Amino acid sequence: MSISADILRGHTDTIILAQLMAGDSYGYEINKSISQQAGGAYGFKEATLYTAFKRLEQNGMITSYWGDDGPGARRRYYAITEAGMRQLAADRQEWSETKTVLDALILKEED
Amino acid sequence: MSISADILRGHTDTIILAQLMAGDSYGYEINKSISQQAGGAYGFKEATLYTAFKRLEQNGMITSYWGDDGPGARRRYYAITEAGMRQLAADRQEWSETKTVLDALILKEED
DNA sequence: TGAGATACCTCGCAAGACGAAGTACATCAC
DNA sequence: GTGATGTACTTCGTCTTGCGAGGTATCTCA
Repeated sequence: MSISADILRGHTDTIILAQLMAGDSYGYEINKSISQQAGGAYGFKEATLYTAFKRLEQNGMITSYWGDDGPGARRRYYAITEAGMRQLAADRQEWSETKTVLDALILKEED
Repeated sequence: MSISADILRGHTDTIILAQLMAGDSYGYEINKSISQQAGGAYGFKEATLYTAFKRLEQNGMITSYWGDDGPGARRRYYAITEAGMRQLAADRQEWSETKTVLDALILKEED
């Protein structure tokens, strides 16, 4: 069972920021981590993921650097910034409010 | 405090269907009702609302008819269909799952 | 040597939200 | 009687986001 794209729209950046709070990471790993935490119910498409990284970096929410270490293909690591942390805090607050409002509107009296 | 547009994206149709479960209604009234239930935290913009009605009607989720009664401008009433009710049930289910998944991803450990 | 996993990137389209602008009718204050 | 205000609906065009499709490069293992 997967969740439709439009429902997740707008949460993409928040989810990535939340992942980066656990420490620097790179695209592929972040995505695997998300899928795992979502119980396989959800995962970003690559295009979505890299579009989001670009957007977040342009907005100063994250910074990136090339990791030279590991085996396999080169990895671009991302780190959350101060601004990113502030944004995440705000997003979490908004998510809580959204839940309250949508529960009232969608589940109302559950006919 | 208002909720950003993209967060609500994809819930528009569901919210309207949920409102129509309480009985036939028309655009302006539905919107006022939604704002009220959301504690003023949220309301559709008119363009969003009418775009949604059109989409829902095209998809067979609702039907519409002109009401001739009341004073003031003419009103187009909407009624939810059988298909609309089934859709609403599915949407409600999806919303519950979405909450679980997003709580795990966004609120994770709440650093 | 070639299949498969890891890893990243870009282009262009589709869908949804909505700002802006417009139409029409009723009521109420002045 | 006229102008403001509220009710009520509609359409157009723009912006943002998600993502399908396609592409590149490296490493491992059979």
